Amino acid sequence: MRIQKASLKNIVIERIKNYISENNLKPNDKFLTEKMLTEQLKVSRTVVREALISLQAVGILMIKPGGGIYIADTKLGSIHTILKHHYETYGVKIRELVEIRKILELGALRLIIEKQVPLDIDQLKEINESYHQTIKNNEDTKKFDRLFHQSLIKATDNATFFNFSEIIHEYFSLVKIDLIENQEALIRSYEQHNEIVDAIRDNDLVHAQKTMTDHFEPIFTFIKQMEEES
Amino acid sequence: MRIQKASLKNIVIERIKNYISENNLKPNDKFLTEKMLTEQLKVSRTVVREALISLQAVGILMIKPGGGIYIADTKLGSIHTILKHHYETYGVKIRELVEIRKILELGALRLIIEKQVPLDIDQLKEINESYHQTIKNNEDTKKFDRLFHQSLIKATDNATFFNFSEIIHEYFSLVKIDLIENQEALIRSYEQHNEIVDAIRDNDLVHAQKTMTDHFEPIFTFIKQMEEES
DNA sequence: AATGAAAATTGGTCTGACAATATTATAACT
DNA sequence: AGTTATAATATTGTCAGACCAATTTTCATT
Repeated sequence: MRIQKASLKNIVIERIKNYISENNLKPNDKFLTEKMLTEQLKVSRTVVREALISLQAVGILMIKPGGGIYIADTKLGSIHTILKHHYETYGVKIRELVEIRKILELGALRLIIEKQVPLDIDQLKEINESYHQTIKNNEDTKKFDRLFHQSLIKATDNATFFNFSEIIHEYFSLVKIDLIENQEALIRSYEQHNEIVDAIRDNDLVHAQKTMTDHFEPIFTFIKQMEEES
Repeated sequence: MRIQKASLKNIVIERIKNYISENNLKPNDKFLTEKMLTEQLKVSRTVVREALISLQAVGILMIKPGGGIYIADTKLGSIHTILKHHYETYGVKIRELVEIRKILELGALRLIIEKQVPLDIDQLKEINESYHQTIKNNEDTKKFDRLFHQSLIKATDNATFFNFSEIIHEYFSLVKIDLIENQEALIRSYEQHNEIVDAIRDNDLVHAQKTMTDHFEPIFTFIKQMEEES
């Protein structure tokens, strides 16, 4: 592997990143204009623009045509582009993503119980009741199902873990999967949610993880079936 | 939120991504040249270049000065750029990263044992012996420690899991942490590695996970100490 | 056939101009 | 004075052409 000689553009990128760091600029802060940068860095507008565009692409800056340049408030926004491309290029196996999700959710349960984080049991129950409603009304159930699992992860009091999980979830949602979900299976899913919440309330990690494992079982069965067919 | 009118640059970006998809281009494949793109898309070189630079920034293309443009060989590596910036801007708590690492490694052990993946026990032992050597010789121990944990994750037969774990690991390595590592503690670490390998060989998940938990304990103690001081 | 110099190709940087969009200043009106 | 419509200005987007730097290709020489 050859060491890439630093192009002017890359130097400017580094200087801009440092500038942001040193001046402690925060999301939505106004940044310098192209003109100011060309003058201060003494490079052509071309180079400045290319550096700015790179930084916009990775979600560090936000360029408003005619209105200036701002620090982006990226909540993983640009990561989506990368995941999508990665998925389309390498074709990730669903099984791999489900395995990861299971690991994360089992881990979340352990964190919640071991750390004894303050947890709003009622809120979880409430979300699950909404889930129950959509099931009974034959509406789209995904929203509340996801909200329930999101809330569990969020309860771990670990923002990085939450962000990371969201990335995985985002990735997972790229994969089209037609899991047959009859009413019966959904009701069972609802009951498992409740069982998990109860286990958390009782500080019963083993039970919580066992139920979560059961909760994941149908999708693994489905995947195994799919893999056998192909 | 206003819907951003598509700039020429963004249109070109979309068309290039589609082109890659449709022609099923794979990493390291040669892509079109700037000249070809300007002619075929009938836009200025400026626009083409800015689009290409955006796609390079997110790890979709790789531009070789003088040598052409290629499909990038990205293993989610460009996510690292984003996380790094995120870390430098918002600051991440070490505790959060260590918690995630623990979750991932406990999860890896479960995957390995539950799936009964073919596993080269001897190789793991060998790596750990090299680790032992560096400890005894007072050399830098990090390399083989990391290699050991990497090998565990790799053994799960889940490439996506491995890629994401690597991202966390890289993220973690950004954080400077001065864990006091005396010879005694390192030897204990070495022994735990061996114990984990033996537990895997014996399909003893509980023991493996218990040992791994112990393995993480010193760093949690250290972090707690640090948090109390500040 | 192997080598090495010359030519052509390709991406990097510069300059200057005009267009499209957003912001600011000004003028007109109530 | 305050509001609103309009004009002026500032800022980013796109274009064209030129030259530089790195790489690849061509081809004459050995």
